Formats: sequence, C-alpha cells, structure tokens
Amino acid sequence: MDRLDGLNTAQRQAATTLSGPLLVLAGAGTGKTRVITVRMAELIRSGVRPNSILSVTFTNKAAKEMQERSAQLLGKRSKVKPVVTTFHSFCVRVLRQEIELLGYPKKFAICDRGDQESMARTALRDVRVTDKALRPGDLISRISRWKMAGVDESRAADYVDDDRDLLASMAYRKYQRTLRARGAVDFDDLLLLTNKLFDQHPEVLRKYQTMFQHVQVDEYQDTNGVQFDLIESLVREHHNLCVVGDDDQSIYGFRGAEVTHILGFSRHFPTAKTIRLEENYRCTDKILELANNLIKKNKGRHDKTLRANKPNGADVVFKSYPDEQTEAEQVVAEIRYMIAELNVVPRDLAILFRTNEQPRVFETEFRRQRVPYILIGGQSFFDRRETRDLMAYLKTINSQRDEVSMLRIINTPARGIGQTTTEKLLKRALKQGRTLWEVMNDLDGDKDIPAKARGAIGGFCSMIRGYADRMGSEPGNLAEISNDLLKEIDYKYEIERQYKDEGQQIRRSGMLDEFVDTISHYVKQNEKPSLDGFLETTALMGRDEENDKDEQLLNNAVRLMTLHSAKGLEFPRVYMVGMEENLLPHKRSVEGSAKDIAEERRLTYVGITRAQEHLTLTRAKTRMKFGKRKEMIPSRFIMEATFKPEDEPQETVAG
DNA sequence: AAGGAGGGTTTTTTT
DNA sequence: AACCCTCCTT
Repeated sequence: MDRLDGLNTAQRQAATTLSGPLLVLAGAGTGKTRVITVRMAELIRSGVRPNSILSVTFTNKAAKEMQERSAQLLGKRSKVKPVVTTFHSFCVRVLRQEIELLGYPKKFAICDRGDQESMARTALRDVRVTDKALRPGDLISRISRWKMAGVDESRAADYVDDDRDLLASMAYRKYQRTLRARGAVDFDDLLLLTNKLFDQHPEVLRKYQTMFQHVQVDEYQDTNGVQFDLIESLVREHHNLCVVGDDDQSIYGFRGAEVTHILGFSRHFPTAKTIRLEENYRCTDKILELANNLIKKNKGRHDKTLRANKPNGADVVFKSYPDEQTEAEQVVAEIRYMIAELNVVPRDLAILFRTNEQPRVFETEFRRQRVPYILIGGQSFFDRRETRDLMAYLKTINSQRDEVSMLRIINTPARGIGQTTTEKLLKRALKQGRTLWEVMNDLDGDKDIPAKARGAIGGFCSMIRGYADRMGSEPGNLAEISNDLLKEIDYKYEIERQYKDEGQQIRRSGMLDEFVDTISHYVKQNEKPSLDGFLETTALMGRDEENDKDEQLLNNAVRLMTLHSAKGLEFPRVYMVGMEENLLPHKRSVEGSAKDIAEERRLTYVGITRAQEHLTLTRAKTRMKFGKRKEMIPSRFIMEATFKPEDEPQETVAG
C-alpha cells in the first residue's frame, strides 16, 4: 500500500518536497505529525540513508511519538533508523563527545530546575541581595535571557536595563562560578555551549553537517534564537531543512521563542517553498468556528483559515459557577455521570487550565467522587521534598564536587553537622581553593571543629564513599542500593518526625517508593545502566514524563494538565476551566503589553483546538486568592470567540 | 544543634 | 492556605 494514500494534495506535496528549505505551515489538527513521518519515509525511499536524517522536536513526548510512528511506517526491516531527538538531547549527545574542547570536564553534570533555584538562592545571598529585591526565579529568568542573547557573566553589567538587572548581573557571576565549580551546565548552557562549539571548532561542525544531510524541525514556532543558530549552522551547506509549525500556536515567548523565526523563514532562506495545511481533521465545525473567530483578533500572523471536516458538531457549552469549589464539583460530577451512564471512557476526557495551582481543587473532587484521574506535569514528584532529598544523595554520590547537592543533605536527616560547622567548612574551602569534600576529608585533630561534629563528618564521608563504590561497581542494583541507603539514613523516621498526620506520612513514603521504582524502571530499560546515566535521564525528562509503569492508570484516567502541556494532543471531550480575566489572560499579561495578550490568545486557541467533539468552557464568579475571596469577571476571549461580526450590537432592555 | 512558634510573602507558562 | 525564613527556647 502506498504511504501517500489518504493524504490530501497539500499534505502530499509537503511529504514529497524532499530537498531545499521548506516551510510547512500546519494549522491545528491538520495531520502534521503524519506528514512529517511520511516525509521521512519518502526521503529514505529516495535513497537517503536513514541515520542521516535528523528530526528535532521540543519535548521528549513528541520525540517518542515520532519515533514510534516512523518505526511503524518503516517497518522493522532496517536496523538503521532516522535520528529523532529533542534540542536538548541532541546537544547532550554532541557535548558528551566534544565538550573538553571548551575546557569543561568530560563527565559534566546537568542541573535541573531545582538545582538552579538553590544556586540562585545562594548567589543572591552571597551578593547580599534580599529575597524581596530579587526573587530566585526572577534571577533565573534574567540569567536565561542574557544567556540566550549570548551575553556572558563578564559582560552582563553592560546590558543592564533596571535596578533588578544590576543585582542580577552581580549574582550572575556567582551563579556561573558555582556552576563551573560543580563541573555542571544548566539547560541554557546545553544549547549555548553546542553553539559555541560549532562556532569555534569548524571541524566539529563539519562532522555533524556531514552526518546529517536532512534536517526537520517540528513546532518550529517555538524556536528561540540559539536554537535557530544551531539549526542554521547544521544546514548551512546543503539547506535541506524542513520546518513545520503554526505561528498561531506559539506559546513559549517567555522562554525566548520568537514567532519572527517562522514569520521570517522565507526571508532567511529565499529559495524556501511554503506549503499550507488548512484542512482540519480534528475538531467539529462548531469548535473550529470558535477558534477561528478568536485567533483572527491577533495581528501579524500568517493568515490562514482552517476548514472543518466534521459538520454538525455539538454546540460549545459555556458555564459559570459561584466559586472554584463548585466549578470543580460540577465538572467532576458531569464527568462521573458520563462515565457511568454514557459509556464515555475516562481517557477521552481532559481538563485544561492555565496555572498549576488550579488543579488542586479538582484533585480533591476527583478523589472524593472516585473518578480516576491523572495530573500530567505540574508539581509532579521531582519537585517533592523527599524525591529531591534522595536525588541530592544520588548526585552527591555520583560527584563529590556537587556542592549544592551535598549541602542539601549534609545534615538531612539531622546527624550533628549544624550550621556553624558547615559555614566554617565552606569558608575554609573558599580560602584554600579546595572543594568542600576535600576539606571535609582533612580534619584530623582539627581543634577548630568540635570532636562530635568531626565524628559526624567522618561518618558522612565514609558513607558517601561506600555508596559511591557500590553504585559504581554494581549499577544493575541501583534501586536496591538506594533502598539500603534510605534504610541507613532512616529516612522513614525523618518523614514520621516531620509529618504528624498519618495519612500524610503514608503518602510521603509512598512517593519515595515510587521514586525507587523509577530507578529500577530505568535500570530495566537500559542496557548499560549507570548512576550518571540515570541522573542525566531524569534531568532531561524533567517533569513531563508520564511514567510508563502506570500505563494501566494512564489508559483509564481523565487527564488534567496545563494549556502549555496540552499542546500537540487531542481529546474527544475537553473542559477548559477558569475562563476568567486575570487568569486567562493571566494577570501578568494583562498588566503587560499587547504582545503578551496576543500570546494568551494563542494559548486559548491551542486549548480550544485540542477538542475533537465536545468542548465546555467554564468559569468561577469568585475565587480564593492569598486567603481572600475575589470577584472574577469573564475572560475577554469568550466574547472574542463567540462574537459574530454580522450580529448587531444588542440593546439591553431593562426589565 | 535542634525544634517550634510566629511572621511575612506568595501564584504563569517549561526544556 | 501554604510555604519559607527568622528568631527563640531547650
């Protein structure tokens, strides 16, 4: 059977344009992923070696899906597969090979969001900036902005816009120094260093240019400047670049994504062909009409109007409730009814929201009404204290240079190494230019530190050394060894001590077990498991990974997620909740510029276009905020999406 | 050094 | 309402 069967003209054209720069403007639900995978197959059919095709995505989930789809299409006959990877994994892959050229240690660590935050905290404290003047999160985003603009810590002072920038520029230096001392890189560095490598070492760039003769980028509207440079370098010689995206779905501006890259693609690559996919196969006419109405309000976009393929759809439903409790209660009740009485499958339902705080009420309701649900992304378990503690242990065991992790667990659970001692050690390390670990291992007969503390430090060090040996020599038993570690430090007791509530205790230890399961899952999945490898995988996966072990739950649960993590997905029935001013659009955007509002509008557009058959938009009239009840008014986007130009403005009739 | 009480602050979105 | 930080007592 022909792979091109069942593709419409535009899709077919996109899948068979095999060389030169190509821009595929693919609206929501137009079969974009299918086109990309068919195109890969077509490339291979035309004689291109599979492993010289590089497809880049933004999320692990997207990469995984594309891998599966292309494996299906290509069959299992060849062992050589096209390379499908995320930007970040691609960079890790390159840097693992070549990072020494940039003066970094070959075994560099990748720090996750939590590491970043603690480094930001210490950096701020060190330059004597109070939390009030500049928050850690704020510092991180400023640093990120500088990094993405190619401004390093020595030049940041020249790019200062306001007082906070000034403080941030000072903390930036400290932050970088900590990073270097740990032999670590942050997420931005992954991209940045790869770029630097390609810039400064043409022979390395040439190697990768030759390796990949064809490059495809998915969700191209989300590329930031650094990612653009990376891609541009790779295809500079052959220009075999196919980018697929939808400027109307650009929702990562806060991360430095530039719609201008997709808008200006043809200017950058003058020989580029542009193909539009406007035939929507996902949503009903009613849903699509709403989406089209809304997105028309945005200026400066590639004008396209999606055509619906599903006529006679059900009406979109709008509902309002007195408060967020009722909103959750009613929505869950409706869902429960549909599952019980209408044979609706839980996995066909999704609840989408703007902020990570919104799902809390829903979680309570789901549990109360006993409806299976799964919260995707959000404050998932990598952010929990217990998980973070164990992670810090593992990181310390993996590299004793990792001061940030070591400080987190040096006295957790309490083992008699208090604040005063720790500070002394740190001061000494700084003065002698040695690592904290070296100083700790050199305290024989030291009078400055009490014998009791010295004993505790000695015990800590030998414990870490012991586990480093064991985990190094029997990586196949990582999970079991981690359990031993937890027993040795008596973490269960720590939990009991910290949480008086018994239910809380059970849940917390359950989370730890869950985490150990993740480790054994990793060990099973990898041919050559190692502690280092585990840490890298978790750092790159971050939070968005749906743990495969919960497959059964996953297959039979209502999905709860933010609008951001819903991108690329589709569901037969969608609830968009919290359709209120200052929530969607978010307060920060309302207070910002028209550009910010435009992004919120796109976000809403993304949400609406997730729905295949049924869409319900709900809002609460009041909502708790900072412990106080606040009035909420309907989101402007409801008006914009439902207002028909031919409607005369209605006179209100009193009475 | 450890633990508890009280006070102040906070809520965008993520690889 | 939840969290973190600081200060105070043991």
